[in-house]
Amino acid sequence: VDRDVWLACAVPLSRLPVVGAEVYYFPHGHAEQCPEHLPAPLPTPHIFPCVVTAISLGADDKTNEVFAQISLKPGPHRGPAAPAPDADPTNPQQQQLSYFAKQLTQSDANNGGGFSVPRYCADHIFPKLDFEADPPVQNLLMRDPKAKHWQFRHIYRGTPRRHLLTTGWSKFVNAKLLVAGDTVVFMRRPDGELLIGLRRAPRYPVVPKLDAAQQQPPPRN
Amino acid sequence: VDRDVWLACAVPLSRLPVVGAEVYYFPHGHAEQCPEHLPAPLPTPHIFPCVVTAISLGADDKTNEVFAQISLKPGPHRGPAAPAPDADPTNPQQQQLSYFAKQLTQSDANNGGGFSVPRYCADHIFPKLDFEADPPVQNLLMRDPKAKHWQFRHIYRGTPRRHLLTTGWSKFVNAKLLVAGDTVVFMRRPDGELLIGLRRAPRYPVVPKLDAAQQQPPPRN
DNA sequence: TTGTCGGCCGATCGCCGACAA
DNA sequence: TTGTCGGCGATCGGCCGACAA
Repeated sequence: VDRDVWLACAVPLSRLPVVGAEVYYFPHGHAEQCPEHLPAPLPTPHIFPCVVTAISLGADDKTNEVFAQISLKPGPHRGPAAPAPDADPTNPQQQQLSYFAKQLTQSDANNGGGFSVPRYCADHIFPKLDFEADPPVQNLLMRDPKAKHWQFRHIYRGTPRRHLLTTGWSKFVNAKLLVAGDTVVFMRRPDGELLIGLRRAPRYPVVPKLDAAQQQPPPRN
Repeated sequence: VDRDVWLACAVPLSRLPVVGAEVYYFPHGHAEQCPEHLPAPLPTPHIFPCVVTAISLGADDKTNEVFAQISLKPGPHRGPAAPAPDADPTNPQQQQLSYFAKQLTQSDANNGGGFSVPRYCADHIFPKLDFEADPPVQNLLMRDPKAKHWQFRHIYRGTPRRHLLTTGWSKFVNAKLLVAGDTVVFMRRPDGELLIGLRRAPRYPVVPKLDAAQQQPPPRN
């Protein structure tokens, strides 16, 4: 996966260290992301100084959720004299990728198969619509991190007028198993190519399924 | 998987050797069943004398297709004096399981979600319908080799009258990924419990997918 | 006896503007 | 500006008898 695409899809707080960086391994944070990987009673002390030995960026084959595999070698740090990896301006291309992220509402994920496009995204990421047409409409072709292509109908309609993705959207939602709370990321490359990525919302620990007889009916609103 | 259920679901030509039996390993036959397991140029000679060291019967977790894992030890046979394993009458219970197998037609697999029940199967495997009712109808509950239960609506209707499985059938077809040519096996235990199994039709070698632009439109009839 | 077909009805999907937050 | 809703038309799934092989 391209580094700039990966960064756009990763949660905003994510920062990638560089190989050789001196970091602290923090088991509690690891367990929060991957509860199934670690035993429940976490060891003490709770942080371990480590050196990053390798990084590989990837995306899940089925869901396209991006992840980073960061290899660590435990060992004492050489001290604060080491260069600060975050200050390293190694990635000028990152500036070139403009993107917009939106957390899916209930309506985006469940209802009628449409997606409300925020104005900023339509104006700054998507190609301009022909507003002479009635209604203004175009088809958008986007590539996901695994190079699979998705087509969406982008229309500007309704009273008051708003941008929507209609045909093609629900297919994407179902294929990626998206739910309200997940986030989609629309990206535009300098050459105009559109990309689509996603950030999976944190999933709560899986609870064992109840028998049908024990299940509560869904709350009525 | 129970031996009798396995035998009912296996293709009629299948016979299971017993441990210790002296058999011939025939690479060409192995390649026909599992084309991906063996290298293309098959070795000569084409048969190898072996002794069966272990047998385990199983069913695929997703599709329920039954298979047998037969461990072989290459080595010369001790000669024709060894007992003929097929003559060994070790399985009186097998007589107790009555079953009926039907290869799926196009209509069974594709159309309107129904299944034409051959008369023999309705008469000898399924519970008797109440022909006083109009129409005669009942729900059948069946267990597959992985102990999952499936319910089917069994109705006797149409002109001329015939037995059909309707509601529940297409769910089964989709879940098991059945296509025309596959075979379903209905079984009745002595205690009356109904079982359902399947035999997957031989699949032809997978050809690489063509690009959309190269694909032929489906033939019109 | 049973495989295939067209009819048809109900459920679901998904596009739409209305309206309010 | 945009989230949610009800309406509603199109599509699809699937039950039906007709008919012929």
